Amino acid sequence: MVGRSEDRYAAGVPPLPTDQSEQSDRPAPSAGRTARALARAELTRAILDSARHQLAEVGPAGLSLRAVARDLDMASSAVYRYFANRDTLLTALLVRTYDDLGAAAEEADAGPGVDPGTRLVAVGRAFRAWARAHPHEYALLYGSPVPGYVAPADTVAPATRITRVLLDIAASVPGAADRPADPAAHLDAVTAAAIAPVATLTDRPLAPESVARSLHAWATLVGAVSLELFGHLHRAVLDHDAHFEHVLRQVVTDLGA
Amino acid sequence: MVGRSEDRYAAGVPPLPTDQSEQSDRPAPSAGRTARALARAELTRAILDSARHQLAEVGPAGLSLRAVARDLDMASSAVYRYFANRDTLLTALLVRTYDDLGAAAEEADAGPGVDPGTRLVAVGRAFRAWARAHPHEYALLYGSPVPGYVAPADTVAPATRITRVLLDIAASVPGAADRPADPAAHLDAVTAAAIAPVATLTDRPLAPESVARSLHAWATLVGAVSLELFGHLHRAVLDHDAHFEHVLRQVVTDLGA
DNA sequence: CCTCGCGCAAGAGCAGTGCTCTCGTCGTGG
DNA sequence: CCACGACGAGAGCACTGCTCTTGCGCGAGG
Repeated sequence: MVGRSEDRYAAGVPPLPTDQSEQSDRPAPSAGRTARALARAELTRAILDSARHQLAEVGPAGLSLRAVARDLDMASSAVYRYFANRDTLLTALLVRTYDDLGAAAEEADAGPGVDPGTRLVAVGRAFRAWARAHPHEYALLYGSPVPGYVAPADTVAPATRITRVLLDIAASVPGAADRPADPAAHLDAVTAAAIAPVATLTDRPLAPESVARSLHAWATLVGAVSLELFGHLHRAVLDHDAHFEHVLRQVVTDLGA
Repeated sequence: MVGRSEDRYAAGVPPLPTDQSEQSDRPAPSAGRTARALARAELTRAILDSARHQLAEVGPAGLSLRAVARDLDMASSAVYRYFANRDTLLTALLVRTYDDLGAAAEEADAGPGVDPGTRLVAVGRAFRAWARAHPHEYALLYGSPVPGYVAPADTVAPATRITRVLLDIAASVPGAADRPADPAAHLDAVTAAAIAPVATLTDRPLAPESVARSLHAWATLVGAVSLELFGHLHRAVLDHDAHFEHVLRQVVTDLGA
């Protein structure tokens, strides 16, 4: 009578195929260990998908391993065969989400040959559109860090995809590789050194001044979207579309594009 | 034998005064209802203080009513006599924190009569300094919203204190009340209308173009601090002080100050 | 062809959470 | 002086992440 809540969901319910129709014969006794490995990969993916859906609904803090297990009609303990802890699952989710956003940004970028300002506007819009379409995912990426969780190195590469897009655009601005003509615009050595590693994200030559402009643009975009999505402009700004378009125009001007 | 974890902390432990020495005679039978009300106010404050400390240590998501109760040597259920919900406690914390930050910003602002650029730099530095000194509180204010929690109207006024400081500074820029001389810099009607309510935060006259500049500056500051504090520039930027100073310079330029 | 072993899922259980309800106490106002 | 109301404590519910043990089923080795 104890622990009834555990199997309540498996009571009179038929197997309920997760997405594909084959599930009761999932271990498919066809090619031995290969099939097992396949099944494992599939279930891993199914868990990730379910977690993704749950994340989109209740946010990172409400992500529950047990709910994922219920969703997939398995015991909560079985999930741990695939993800050692909640953090591991979170990392996989993080990588997937960064990649998702990075892909959206890359797709929105028209690429070299197009006016940098136009490119930046397109990517900025795509960034905001993605964030608005996936607010909880955005919060996962750019909101408060999960307490006690430190993102492993695996997440760095996907996380920098969108930054790289911005840097590429900045690099396509004429003269981005050279120091600005105006000596007053020169960066001091300390600041230049501080942001130097950022330039390695792109292959194209980029003067520190341009790197700084990119970071400035990036910070503004993140700030604007965060303020909007996290409700800080909720009562103050009426038309967020119009406001963001204006921010974009300013960002383009700042980038010198 | 069940529920032992509840009273474990009150076992052989002496009353342990919270901070002041008087505690066992807290109800102080002196002036009737006044004393009771006083004691109640004191305990409410003590709970808030404890929650504040816990917040600073484990972050908003890890804030636990039971831990607060343990800290104050009372039963967890007793806390509910003072705060109906975790959300109620969160709201009180939010108001207190917004006020804390707002006060820091106001204190950093040299006020009218000083060059707007200098004021903006000072407030920007104060904002970042406060955020770095209270990272979890910053996350509470400007990080992911707590799922299921919607900030009540009480939090709006404290939340806008720092915005008001920025608007005041923008209003002190010469010509901030007038439309810019350059017609190309004129805001279109839609954008102007979108941000119009923001201008009501300050008493000083402010052209929509200046309001937009303020919002732009605010977004950049929040973005820069969020990126730094939430670890997104962790591996990319070496000297965050230098980088932020550069951002500040750009923000000042953008404000036209 | 049978049996062993390994991978896996399931269940129970632990410690913790927010929150509710009940009960005993204690001080105060009628 | 007594009843009422505020209050603290404790038990309990439903939930969480995570661990440990048990048992099942499949493929491979003898």
